[in-house]
Amino acid sequence: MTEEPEAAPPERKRGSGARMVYDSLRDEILDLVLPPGSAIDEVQLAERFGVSRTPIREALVRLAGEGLVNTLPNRSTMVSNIDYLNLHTYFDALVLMYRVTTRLAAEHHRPADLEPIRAAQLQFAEAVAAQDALAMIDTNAAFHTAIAEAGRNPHFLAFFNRLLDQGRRILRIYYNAYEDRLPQEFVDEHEAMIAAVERRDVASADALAKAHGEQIAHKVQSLFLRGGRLDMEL
Amino acid sequence: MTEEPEAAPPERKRGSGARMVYDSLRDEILDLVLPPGSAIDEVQLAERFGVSRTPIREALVRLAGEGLVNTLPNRSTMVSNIDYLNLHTYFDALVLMYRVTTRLAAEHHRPADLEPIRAAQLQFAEAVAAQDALAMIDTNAAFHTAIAEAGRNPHFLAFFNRLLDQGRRILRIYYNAYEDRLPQEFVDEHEAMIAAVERRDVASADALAKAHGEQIAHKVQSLFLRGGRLDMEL
DNA sequence: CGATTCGTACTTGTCTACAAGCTGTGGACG
DNA sequence: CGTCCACAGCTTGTAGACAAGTACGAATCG
Repeated sequence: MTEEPEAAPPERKRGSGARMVYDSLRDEILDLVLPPGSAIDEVQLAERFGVSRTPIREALVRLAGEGLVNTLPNRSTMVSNIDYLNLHTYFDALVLMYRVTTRLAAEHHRPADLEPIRAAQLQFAEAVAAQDALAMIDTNAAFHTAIAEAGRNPHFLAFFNRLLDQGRRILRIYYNAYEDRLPQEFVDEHEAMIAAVERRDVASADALAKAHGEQIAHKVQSLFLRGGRLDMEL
Repeated sequence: MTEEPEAAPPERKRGSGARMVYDSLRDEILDLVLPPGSAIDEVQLAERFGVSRTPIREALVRLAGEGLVNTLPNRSTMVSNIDYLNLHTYFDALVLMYRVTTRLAAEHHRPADLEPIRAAQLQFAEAVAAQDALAMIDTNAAFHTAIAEAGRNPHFLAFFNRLLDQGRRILRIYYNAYEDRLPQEFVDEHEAMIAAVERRDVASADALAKAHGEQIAHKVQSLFLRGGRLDMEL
């Protein structure tokens, strides 16, 4: 009774172990289930996932390559901290990628590309209507990814997706710390961006994306800056 | 006599194995010693580096994360091919990062930042004077990296460095295939960029970086496009 | 009583062994 | 003669074991 003989029949196929561990860990980090700065123990994870340490290490190496964990040599690896002091550099990059991907979508999209964009926008609107912050974060990222894919530049797409992933952590903290109401205006801005892309209005798409991104950046930054100032006053 | 007892005394320290393999493989890929599309055999590499397959695999996972190798599940991993058909997307990204990093350097640099920039520019000028294409590729990348560091945005810096790495492969092919003379004008353009950064002239820095990047892009693309057209005519 | 040094336990980095999956060849059958 | 299937060899993915390096605590010395 102390151990189940076949508690979880290893129905996972060869080659899926490392990927499964990677996906799970990545989600847990981005969803703050594993908080920034927390230590990661390979043996513990190996037991939890029912695999040996080898796939665990492979997943950790990949996560380290994406900057989601930091590995200290011969010492434990930790979930990466969020650099609140340099948040502005993050938003600089994010806004630029908002602009570039939306511009390129307006230039290069094909009519069929609009379908996934509209589908993502629909889900985003539902999340906002339901005041579901977590779903809003995900569907917003999906919406912009769909636009970036219509822009057809894989380099921008990869970089953008990395930024959006990191933003997932920041936005979770934002909505956890400060129960902001989800603004309906984001939905309208998205609609305007779709319209600009559809009529291939590059200048308008750029301007809308810039305003959209800067608005988000301003909201988040003002909160964290306030928090930072509070910390300084203690 | 069949085997040396201590052919290579393993003087490598614990934790250096994977890093050494990674650095070596990365250099060999970027220097085209391992040509694009060539298969990578883990056992063979393990013998070559005198380590087991584990550090080899770790290095390969990291390289795959950077897109330098492609791993087919349960099958061999290969050195990534260069996507000649979408080169324009690469140069779009590169030119944008030229512009952004130079802009930010003009805005945010501190006087001490100019020293490494000037040092890199000196080495670049020497490489051009010596008509050493390989050194020119490296020193050009170092020059722009120094500028990007003065811009103080780690996200742009990381993305830019990735692009410059990939460009190393493309430029090697360019100069191998087509013995172009190294243009002195690149040196002058660099000098102009340094001057614009130093006097914090953002608009001028942006324009110079844009022209500089587009000139390189045009040269390389015209060659590859010509090559592509030739292939079509066969 | 405090600081330093030694020892012990734990964690990671690497190695070796084994099993699953793919590739290619050979033979049999239509 | 062409096509399909089975087997063999090889490569990768995973497991488990071992060694090195680190951190923490205890004991000893000043």
